[in-house]
Amino acid sequence: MGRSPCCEKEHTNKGAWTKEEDQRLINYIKLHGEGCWRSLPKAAGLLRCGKSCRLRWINYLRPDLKRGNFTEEEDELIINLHSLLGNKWSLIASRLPGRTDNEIKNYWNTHIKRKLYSRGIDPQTHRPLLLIPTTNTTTSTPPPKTSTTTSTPPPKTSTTSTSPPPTTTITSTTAVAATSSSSSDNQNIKLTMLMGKGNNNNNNMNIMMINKSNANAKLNNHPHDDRVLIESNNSTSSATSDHSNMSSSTLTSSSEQLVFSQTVQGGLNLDLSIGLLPFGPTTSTTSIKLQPQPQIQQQKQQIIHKQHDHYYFTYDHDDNNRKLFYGRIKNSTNIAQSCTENPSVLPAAAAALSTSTSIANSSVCLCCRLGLQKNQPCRCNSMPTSTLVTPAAAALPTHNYIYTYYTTTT
DNA sequence: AAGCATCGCAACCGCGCGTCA
DNA sequence: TTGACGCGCGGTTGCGATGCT
Repeated sequence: MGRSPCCEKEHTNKGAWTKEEDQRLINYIKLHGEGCWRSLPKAAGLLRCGKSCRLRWINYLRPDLKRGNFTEEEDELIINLHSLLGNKWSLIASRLPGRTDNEIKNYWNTHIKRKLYSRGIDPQTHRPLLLIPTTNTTTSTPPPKTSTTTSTPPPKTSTTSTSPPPTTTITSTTAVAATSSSSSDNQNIKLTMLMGKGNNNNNNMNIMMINKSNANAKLNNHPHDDRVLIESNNSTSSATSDHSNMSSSTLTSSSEQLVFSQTVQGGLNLDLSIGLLPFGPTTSTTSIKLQPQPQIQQQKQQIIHKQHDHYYFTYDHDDNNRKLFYGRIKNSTNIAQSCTENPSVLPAAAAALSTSTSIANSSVCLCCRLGLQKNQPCRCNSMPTSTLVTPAAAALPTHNYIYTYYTTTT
């Protein structure tokens, strides 16, 4: 049961507004002000419905509207606001003088989504693209669509060779990218994830389990990927902000899937901690028993040796106006040089990366989809060993992105 | 140069929500 | 409680601009 139409459609014009119609609307609102949209068309002598008049005024005719392209600053502001507010376009628009919600919505769908994908960031979750699409998700977020009937592939950038295609985001579940280890299958890996965002939303953690064939295919298609993805079919497996509640359910799987349970029986212990900024080193733990598939382990070992290029994204946080950069690192020891070798990298990124502290404090390696390990470089060896990531640095309020730290213990 | 495909944006549509009489 | 109304949102459409062959 819908609402009654706002006007009689047979007596209204549709489509593009003429200059005369615009002028009539402007003149009327100048005289009488906004409001009473239902009665406005008749009073103004317009053959339009009130809703159309309102949209035309708000989105196009208002004198305080700012026309023209969005600036980089506006781009980043929209991205940040969207990470805080979601698709609340009117709220976002209220923070951008002269921009309308419709304008921002269109701009988001046509430009920023693509921009974020090119950075390896999911535009819905504002997290690094971690997940492999699965076929049985019910709340998936499709990649950005254009006006054409076919879905748009991820934008082409110089870094897409390691960026997965726009991935299916599973609401209320989080992906855990567990890096492979060069040690034996039975090695205990303590995986500590510290995920920080500048808001209190989206703080769940998802575990994604993929079947073995998918894992193999993924690893084959993305040789830089050094990870095992764990998929959970239990959508309630989420962590709360107090780091305390992981689902106690046992994550079972078919013979084609990696098998996990939360029983601590040696094997792979994953310490998973979700933190909101500001956060400290306090973590809670959930141990998951992994029965690794030797075939996958062996394949990953081979993949490690094939890694040559490393991708990262980082923030320039020398000032309060953080800017996100991404780039490619070829050399594990000379970051700035490697950065400038790649013409696709923004010049400012080279400056941002010229100091190890920038990287140490805020980089996430896109090879492994993991952040820099505390006191150790990323496992892909794309960072010099001298770089450090400390919880104190991660807790800086100027950081507004995901951190993932991992350590290995024996 | 012409035809076609694609892209970007303005505008529209249907619906839900909150407010108020 | 109900309906009118304003507002906002997600999705879609139509069309001009642009790029490609």
